[in-house]
Amino acid sequence: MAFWLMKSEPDEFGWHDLVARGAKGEEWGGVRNYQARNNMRAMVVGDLVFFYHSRSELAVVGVAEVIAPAHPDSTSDDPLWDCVDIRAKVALVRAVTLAEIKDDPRLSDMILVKNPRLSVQPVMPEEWRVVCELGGMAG
DNA sequence: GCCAACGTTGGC
DNA sequence: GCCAACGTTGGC
Repeated sequence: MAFWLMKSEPDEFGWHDLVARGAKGEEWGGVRNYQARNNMRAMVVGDLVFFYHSRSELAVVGVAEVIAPAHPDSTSDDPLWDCVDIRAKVALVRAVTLAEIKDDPRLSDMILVKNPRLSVQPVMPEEWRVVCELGGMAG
């Protein structure tokens, strides 16, 4: 099983929106970036995803789960774009802010820090563990 | 709201 | 195939 991080602007589609979708989850359509798409193509059902709020909140707020492997993005006619479906799994006990992540030397290699513009990115197992720990989770 | 950084596009 | 110009993203 692999770990990932996906971003969303909470004003557009936030954690509570994903929670509201329940077990049916949400098709993560609309991504038009090759790296992000390739990351989604590499996902398998059961992979875990940090859900990150960008721009207005800047924090990892919850853990989501991949519930459907990459398939054609229904928001595009172009076969170039695929996406996965995810559902909310559990909210972090406390949100882990970008500032905290930047402050923690164990997380200095996170793509979130190095390339903040990539909207779907892999997370190393050790990084996953540390962020869970900061978020009050067993990990 | 600003602007730096990044990815994409298109002219050459 | 290079690179300047452009649009978008996202931290501040």
